[in-house]
Amino acid sequence: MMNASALLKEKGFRITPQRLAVFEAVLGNKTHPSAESVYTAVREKFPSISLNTVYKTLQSFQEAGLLWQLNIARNLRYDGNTLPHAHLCCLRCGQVDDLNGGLAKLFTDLADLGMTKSGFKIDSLEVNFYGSCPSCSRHAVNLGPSGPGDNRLPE
Amino acid sequence: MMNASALLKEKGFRITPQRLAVFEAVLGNKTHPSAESVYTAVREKFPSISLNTVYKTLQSFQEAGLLWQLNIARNLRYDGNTLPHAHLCCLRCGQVDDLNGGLAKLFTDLADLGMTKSGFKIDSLEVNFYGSCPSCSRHAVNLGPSGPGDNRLPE
DNA sequence: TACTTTATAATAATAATTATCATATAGTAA
DNA sequence: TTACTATATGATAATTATTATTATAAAGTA
Ligand SMILES: [Mn+2]
Ligand SMILES: [Mn+2]
Ligand SMILES: [Zn+2]
Ligand SMILES: [Zn+2]
Repeated sequence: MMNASALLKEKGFRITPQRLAVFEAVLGNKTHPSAESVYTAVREKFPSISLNTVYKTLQSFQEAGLLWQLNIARNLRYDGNTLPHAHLCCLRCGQVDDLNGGLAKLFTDLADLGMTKSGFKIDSLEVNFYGSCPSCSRHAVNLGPSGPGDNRLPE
Repeated sequence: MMNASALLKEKGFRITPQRLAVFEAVLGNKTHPSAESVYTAVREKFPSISLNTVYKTLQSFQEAGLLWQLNIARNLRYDGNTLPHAHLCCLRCGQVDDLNGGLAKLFTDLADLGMTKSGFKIDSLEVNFYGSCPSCSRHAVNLGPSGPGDNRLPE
């Protein structure tokens, strides 16, 4: 992982401990945390940070292209991996994983189709799979009735 | 379009004017309306309906597989087309269009990849493109800075 | 028609996110 | 170092979409 301070400075940010902590909390793992999760994680080291600051920091990082803001089941999650890739979102435990491998061409094909078929100018593309992760599949918890496009995450 | 009453009855619903109106409002067009839009549309003919009823009706239709609940830029939109297809979501005017043609295979490929690569059991799959529709592209309104995964819809 | 069940509407509650604004801090230059 | 100015932060309130509660109304049935 790259030097956070240098990267932030390069993007025109002032270097604050809050920003460094949030940066670390998102870029330092692959869990696609929500703002609330980042807040919880950061408070371990920096108990006085406010949730508002977490939200604003994440948003400014997003605008600077440092991270990807994901819309998963109506909540925002954050991803340090800004390369196009799809997500596997478990509706039972809430975990979000990257779907790696062989997708680059699919994304290109999708983007090409989207562009050429319609004249639509694509800024970003999100591909989310909803279902059950291997671990949750085994336990077979019942989530109740579901239909097409049911993207409910557990409480 | 099929007979609404018969279809609802088949799914075990009691036939009420509210349900027929909501059914009509969603299945009768391709605008991917939000609950609020459905509410507005339905009140033309049925002024006493409540927003709560619209929400509950849409949710029960979704659970019955009659429609697809889309997560677009953190809001729920509803789609009478339950076949897998992608969406072009304009961040300037808020319009959501289907991306038709040639996508069936892509979806199959995606689903296969998602399944076999990881053991993840897929219940549903959402593909959303965010950007500017042809009409908005021409007007070139500035939305401010944006980066990867910026899915903000206009106010 | 009378009866039972389910749906509706009014209302309140919830939860995630964003706005406001006074204070604190980072960067910078004397 | 210090003083200065712009920006960031934290406390708090506001907003917005969605869901919960519950008394009343309407649908289905016989
Ligand atoms: Mn990811
Ligand atoms: Mn559609
Ligand atoms: Zn799981
Ligand atoms: Zn548009």
